[in-house]
Amino acid sequence: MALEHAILVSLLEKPGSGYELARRFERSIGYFWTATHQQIYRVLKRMENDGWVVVRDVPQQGRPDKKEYSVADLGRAALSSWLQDPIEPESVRHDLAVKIRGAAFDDPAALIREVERHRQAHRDRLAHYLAGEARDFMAPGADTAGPKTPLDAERELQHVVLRGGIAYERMMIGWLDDVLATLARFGPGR
Amino acid sequence: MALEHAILVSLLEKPGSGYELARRFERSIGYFWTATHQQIYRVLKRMENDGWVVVRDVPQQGRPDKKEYSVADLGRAALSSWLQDPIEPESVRHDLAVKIRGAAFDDPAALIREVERHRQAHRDRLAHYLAGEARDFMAPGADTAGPKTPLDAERELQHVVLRGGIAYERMMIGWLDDVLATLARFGPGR
DNA sequence: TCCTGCTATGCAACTCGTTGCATAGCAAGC
DNA sequence: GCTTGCTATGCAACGAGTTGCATAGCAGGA
Repeated sequence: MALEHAILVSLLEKPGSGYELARRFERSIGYFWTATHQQIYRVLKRMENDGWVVVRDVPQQGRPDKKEYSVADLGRAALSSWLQDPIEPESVRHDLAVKIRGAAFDDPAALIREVERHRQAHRDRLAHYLAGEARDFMAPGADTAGPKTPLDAERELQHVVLRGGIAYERMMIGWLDDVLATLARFGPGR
Repeated sequence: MALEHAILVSLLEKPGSGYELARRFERSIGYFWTATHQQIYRVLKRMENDGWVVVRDVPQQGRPDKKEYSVADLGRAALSSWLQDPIEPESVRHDLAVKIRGAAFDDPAALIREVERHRQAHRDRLAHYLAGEARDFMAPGADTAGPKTPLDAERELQHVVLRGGIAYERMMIGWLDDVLATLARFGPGR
C-alpha cells in the first residue's frame, strides 16, 4: 500500500488539508496516483493516530476552517523505511485491452468508437502535461547555473516523473492508432 | 469491474478450469490483467449462479479431476452489453513515481538500485513478449493471403494487444534510463 | 516411507477502494 | 429569500482484491 506514502511525499512538498490533498490528487500527484477525498480523510486520520502527521487548526475567512496536516518525525521515518523497501513492478489493469480481445466475438463498430474516444482523452492529457511542463519547468533562467540545492532536486524529480507521464501518453496514442489500423484492416471484410 | 469480462473473453477463446484460467492470467491475459486463483474461483462461482457459464466435470488420469467452464448464452450477452458500455480511461498507480518524488527527501542511493532493478524487470518482460510474438504471430505463411476468417480476427486482436505490451515495456525502459540519468546528474553533487 | 512438488479447489479474514449520502459555512446571483 | 456552487469534513455500506491457510490426488526421488 502506498497511498499513505504518496500523502507523505505530498505533505513534505507542501503541508495542506485533506481537501487540498484531494485537489492535488486530481492534478500533479494524480497523474500517477488516484485517490478520492474519502480515502484521503480516512488515511489521514489513521496517520494522525499513528503519529505520522500532526494537525493544526487553521481558521479562514470567507470559507470554512481547515485542518492543516504536516509530516512528523515518525512519518518521515516511515517514508524513509518504505523508500528502502523494494517494490514489485506494478501489475497492469487495462480494461481496454480486454475489450479489444473481446471484440473478436462481437461487432467491432462500438469498439472503434471507444478506441477513438480513448485516443482523444490521451491527446487531451498529453496537451495538459505539455502545458504544465512549459509552465513549471521551462521557466527562464531557473535551472541554468549555480550550485544544486535540495529544491533543485525536488524540481528535477517532479520533472522526470512528468516526463514519464508524457512518454506514457505518447506511447498510448501511438498504440491506439495501431489498434484502429488493425481494426480497419479486417473490419470491412466481414 | 472487468474481471468477469476478462474471464468471459478467455473462456470464449478456449474453455477451461479455474486453475487453467489462473495459469493464463499469469501469462497472456495477465499481461494486461492480473488475478489470483482465489479471485477467479470466487467469480466463476458467481458467474455460474448467474448462468453466465456452464460447468462440465472432466475426470483426468494422473491428476485430480477438474471442472471445465464454458460461456453460456447469458454470459455472451453480458459480455456484448459490457463491450457497448463506454469505460473511463484507466487511472494509473505507479508506486515507483511516488518513490522518485519521495527521493528528494531521502538518500537517493537506494532509489537508484530500485530503478535499475525495475529496468531489468522490464527488459526481461520485453524479451519475453518479443519471444512470444515471434513464436505465435510470425509463423510462416499464416497471414499471407486468403479470405479473413473470425479466427484471423482473434489472432490479429491478440497480436495488437501484445504489441501494446511491447510498446509499453519499451517506453518504460526509455523512461527509466531518463530517471537514472536525472539521478546521476544531481546525485553526486550532494 | 517420507518429503517435495505440481495439479486442483476452496474458506475465512482482512484491507483497500468506491459510492452514496450528510452536514455546514459562506458567496454570488436571481 | 432562495438557489446554486464552492470549500471543507465525514459516516456507512458495499464490492474488489489480497493473504494465509486447508484439503486432496498423484508422481518422483531420497
